[in-house]
Amino acid sequence: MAENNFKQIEEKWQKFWEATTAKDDSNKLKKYILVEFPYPSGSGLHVGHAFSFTGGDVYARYQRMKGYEVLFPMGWDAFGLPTENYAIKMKRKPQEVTKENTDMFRLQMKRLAFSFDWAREINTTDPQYYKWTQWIFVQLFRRGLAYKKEMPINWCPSCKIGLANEEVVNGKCERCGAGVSRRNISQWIVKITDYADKLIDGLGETKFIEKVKQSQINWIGKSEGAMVKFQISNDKCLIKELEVFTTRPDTLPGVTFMVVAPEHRLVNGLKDEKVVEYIRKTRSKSDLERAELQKEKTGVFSGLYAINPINNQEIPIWISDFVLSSYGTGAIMAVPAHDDRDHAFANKFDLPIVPVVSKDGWNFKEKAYIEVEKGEKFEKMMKLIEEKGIGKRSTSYHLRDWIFSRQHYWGEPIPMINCPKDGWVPVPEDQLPVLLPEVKAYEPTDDGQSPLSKIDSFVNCKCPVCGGEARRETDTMPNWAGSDWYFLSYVFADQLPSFAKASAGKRNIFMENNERLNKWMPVDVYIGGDEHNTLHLLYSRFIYKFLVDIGAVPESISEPYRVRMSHGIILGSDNQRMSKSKGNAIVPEVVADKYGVDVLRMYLMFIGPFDGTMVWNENTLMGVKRFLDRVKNFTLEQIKNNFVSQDKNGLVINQLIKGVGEDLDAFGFNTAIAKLMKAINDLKTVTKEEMKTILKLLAPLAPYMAEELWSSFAGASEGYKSVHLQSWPEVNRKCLEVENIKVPVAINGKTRIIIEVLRGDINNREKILNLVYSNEKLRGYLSKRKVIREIMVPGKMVNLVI
RNA sequence: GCCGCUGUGGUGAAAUUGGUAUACACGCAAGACUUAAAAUCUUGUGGUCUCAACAACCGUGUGGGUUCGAUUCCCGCCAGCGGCACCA
Repeated sequence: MAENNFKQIEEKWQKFWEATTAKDDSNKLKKYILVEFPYPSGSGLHVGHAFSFTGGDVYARYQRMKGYEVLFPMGWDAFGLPTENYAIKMKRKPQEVTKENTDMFRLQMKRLAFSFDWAREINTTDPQYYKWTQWIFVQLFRRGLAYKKEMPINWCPSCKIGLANEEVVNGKCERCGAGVSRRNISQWIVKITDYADKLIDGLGETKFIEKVKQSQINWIGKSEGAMVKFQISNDKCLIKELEVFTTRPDTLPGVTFMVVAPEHRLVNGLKDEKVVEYIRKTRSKSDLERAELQKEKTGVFSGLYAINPINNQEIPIWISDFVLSSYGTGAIMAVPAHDDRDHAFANKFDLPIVPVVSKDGWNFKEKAYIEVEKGEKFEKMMKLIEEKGIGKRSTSYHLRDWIFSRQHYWGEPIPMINCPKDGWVPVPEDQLPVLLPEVKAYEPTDDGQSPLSKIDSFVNCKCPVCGGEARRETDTMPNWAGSDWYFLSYVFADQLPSFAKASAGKRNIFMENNERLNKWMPVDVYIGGDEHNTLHLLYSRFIYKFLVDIGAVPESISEPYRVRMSHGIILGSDNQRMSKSKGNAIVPEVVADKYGVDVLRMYLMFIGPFDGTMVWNENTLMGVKRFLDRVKNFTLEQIKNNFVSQDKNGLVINQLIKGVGEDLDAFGFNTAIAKLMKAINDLKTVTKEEMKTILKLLAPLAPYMAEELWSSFAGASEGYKSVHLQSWPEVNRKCLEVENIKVPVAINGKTRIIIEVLRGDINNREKILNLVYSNEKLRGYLSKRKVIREIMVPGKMVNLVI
């Protein structure tokens, strides 16, 4: 191998290697290893992709060598704004752009030797695929989990388009930077809140790390409390009672006023000029403005009063935007003595503060007294409330229902039809998919409607129920829709074409593949970024659980992912997030051109712990390059010497097999590489079998070099068997047993000397202590002091207390 | 404010059912090879003291605690990172 011919070598083996595909009928134990599929952007594979995919690939190759039938698939999450925007700008079809991008990604991935199962490649923008994304939506609708509702959305007045929450950055439009306001638009909503408890409980069945579990639990934000009814004392008011949610019913005696959100229905019909003005102002405020003004409370007295049901006192009802219309009932009972926000409000508007409990010397004018423990008092009051019939136990969640409508072109059309007679009717399953029509312009319209609304041939249709004239829904689905079930699609990707035909439309691809789903699900390891720990993970778990509930996927597997692995991020050499505009981005292709794919892969794995935040450093990369060069030279030297070895390497080699295996099992790629480096530093000569072992251990990490070196001595010309098809080496336990065991001897816990003890003597206390006390050096320490205690951990250490 | 995480050499980092702290790599220094440089190889490299070696002492953010023994466990504090946040 000459210095710069790694490219030929890479091409040679790429051609030689057979495509790896998981066999459904294999007798081996399965392992489903999933990496989050990428959005195929126009700029190609970036370092973040290369990093996480390499980790997945090393792990997948390792598991294959260990004898598992490994499913390691790849696909494209290709719907989305960047492609749409690019298409608008360049006046091209998003379909074509997507095709180009995915072709580029696939090529780059193949070059980086990612052993993806290309026979199972999927693409969310493929009608064969999104037919089932739409099918799932229809099932949600049929079971009452999807409904249309007028909801305030983020509105960009400059782009004249509705934005998803994730498209709003710091209250500003992601595209143009204009401030985002609110606007009411009728939208499809999915009732994910119905699954809140299931989504919390299901976490118990997974092996997600605490961080992920906690963030999901926090996101769902379950709190236990009570709904309490307050009678309104003004007889002219149309509404007779005001219901509030509270987690602290025990503070009910301290309620001195109430507050409702400006959107609360109570305020309808209020005529007072100041009230009308306040409502007008706050309703037009954006979330950003509301958040910015968060320190200073604003509000207005409604003129209405309520009766505190526990002590019959009359208390005023205020209106303020610090109360959210979207949580609880949109109204609160205010306990200024024991809640910071209520306290601030009371101080600002000079409302009374009445303590329920107190602490010696507490100044209630200055600060609310928050009692963390509620336990007994809570239960006592709860009982009283229920007896008096003024309220009941209740649970509230931070999780909101999922706004499922987007007014964009490049997404899955929502398969619904609006009939003047029958209302909203789903497109029958055998007529799916609703194809995305080809249009001339993808620009959003002035009124915030999807560009699809301008295509009459798409919009006008017949009602599936009555056959009359009807209009098709023109909103498309959010980006999350396609990724909600993609992990299932890989299992039966080969079936997508045959299920695409309308004639097959009555059949359900999930149910007909239950056997295969049973074999492959759940995903054993799901590798992805922390940014998807809440939304994507929650949405896809929800959809999966829904599919279980409707009997589409086997109920024996209740959670889709067993283990979630976070991959870290790689910062530019300036310690900043890589980005093209900052000029600090590293392009994997360029690095591969310069140093070769193996160096790139190994460097990415060596740079730090797999879930860490790392900084790109070309110097460290040179260390990896040197190592691979050393491996090459070492191997060639051993071949030249005909593998004549006088050295006894049994211990080193077997420790290496054990160590590398344990590290790879735990995604400890950096330490696995360190162990390989140490072995190559320590070993002088090896036998042929030992050399083979080393190359097998190296194969998942540096597939090209391992193969090239393997082929240079290990293979016959005919019937050559790739190093990647070899079995992972077994540890020979006997070789790990050493004759002399090194035992550190410490005085008062500080190591002073190391003695060597025969294996058979590790439990022989007398003999070891003899060894210790006869040690010349130790005598010096002990000459003037008295040992009062001797502690011996067999084979581990000896500690003398003086 | 709440939740989660992290803190170890000049740098990236190892080591946690409590048992030799700093593996591996970078960088640096010295040497070999070379006319020279690059590359490569060898050796050294936590701090203090010392010409140097030996020895000694100190040392895993910080202050305590438990223990024969703590980077690891417990309590308090400090700093940083990530997420959520007027959620009643």
